[in-house]
Amino acid sequence: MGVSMGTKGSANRQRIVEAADHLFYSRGYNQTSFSDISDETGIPRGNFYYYFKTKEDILSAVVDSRLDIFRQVLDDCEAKSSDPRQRLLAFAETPVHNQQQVIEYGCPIGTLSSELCKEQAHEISSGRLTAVFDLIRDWCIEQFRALGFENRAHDLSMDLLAKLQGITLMANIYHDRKFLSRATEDVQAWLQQVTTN
Amino acid sequence: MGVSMGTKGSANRQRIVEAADHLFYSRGYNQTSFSDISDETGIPRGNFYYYFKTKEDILSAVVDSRLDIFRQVLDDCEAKSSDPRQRLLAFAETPVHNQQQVIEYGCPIGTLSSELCKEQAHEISSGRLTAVFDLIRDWCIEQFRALGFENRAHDLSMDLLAKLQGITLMANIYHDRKFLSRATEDVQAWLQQVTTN
DNA sequence: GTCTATACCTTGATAGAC
DNA sequence: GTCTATCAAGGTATAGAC
Repeated sequence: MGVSMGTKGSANRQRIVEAADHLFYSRGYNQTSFSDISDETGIPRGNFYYYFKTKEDILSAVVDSRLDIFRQVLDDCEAKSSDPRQRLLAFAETPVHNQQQVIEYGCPIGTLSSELCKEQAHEISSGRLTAVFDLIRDWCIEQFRALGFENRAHDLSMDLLAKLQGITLMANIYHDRKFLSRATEDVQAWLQQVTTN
Repeated sequence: MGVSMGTKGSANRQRIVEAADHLFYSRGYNQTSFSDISDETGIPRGNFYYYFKTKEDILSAVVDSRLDIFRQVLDDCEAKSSDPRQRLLAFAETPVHNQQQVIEYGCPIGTLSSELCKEQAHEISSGRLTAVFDLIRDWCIEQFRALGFENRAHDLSMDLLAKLQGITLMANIYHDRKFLSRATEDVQAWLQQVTTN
């Protein structure tokens, strides 16, 4: 790479993050080894330490990657409509939009956060643990505020996230597509109802 | 132990299961080692294999233990009232009743199931994975049926579990006691509303 | 920058003395 | 039944050649 893309832009680094992202999602962070990432990328284990100091540094890069992905998701929701209500309804569709993965592995944010919440050795800053949730929650707060819910915006956002996390978790555990669809419609009906006052 | 309590009733076996239960909850199943259980019980690592063939056998025993615990929880809810509505309202209180642990480690059933849903080597039967959820869901179905909701009993039970899982997960990740309390009241209000028709 | 070899530790599991 | 010693495998991380 003679071209200047900085250390963070290295092609190999990128491939490592992508493989780790996929593996952390499908197997969990703790159950993913350097060998797994090596197998998926073809890059030798020992080589990772040129790009990352520790496994947690890879995790941190994966979180950054997921932040980018969800920023894109939220941008798309904004692009679909100028009406905050429609934007929220569009966002609520995210789990069904990714239903294949959700049924199989759960929510990429929820399951990872839940795993990292457990008491263990890793010293990941609590800020990074909720980073993606914070991003989404703040975006939801913006939408609710634009609808005139100054005081309740925060609570409503937490409620929305809790509802989506709940149906995602149950759909995952029971591998139930129909429940995911039906329950999502209920969440959207709740959104309609709560925002029309 | 000259007294006949059977292999399953051994005092040491009991202590292993109790320690494993606590550790699987606070650290997660995969992040709990035999050494951890040994440290907590004082029983040497190699001794576990007299009571259990594999680590998964310990997991299975822990699931049995949690089944017993939740059977007791449901019995208590039944004992509190003969009105199925009141019983469901009492059950919805469970997370706040154990809020200390819920805030710190999440739901003992939800987090474990979520962890075990991930793709890995362990060959735990999918039946045991949802065993505790099945127990609770079936109990909820009974209550809704008793209230006259023959057709919707299953859906309503899934909805209730999803709501409780969602608020528990968010309360855990954000370590937010107030949210847990407020959102639980909302779930109870929903229960009241949906059962008064 | 890339790769191999390997150090060092912990894991789940076994063997065998008592 | 209880305990110690140990196994083989796999984990993260490091050193150093190219």
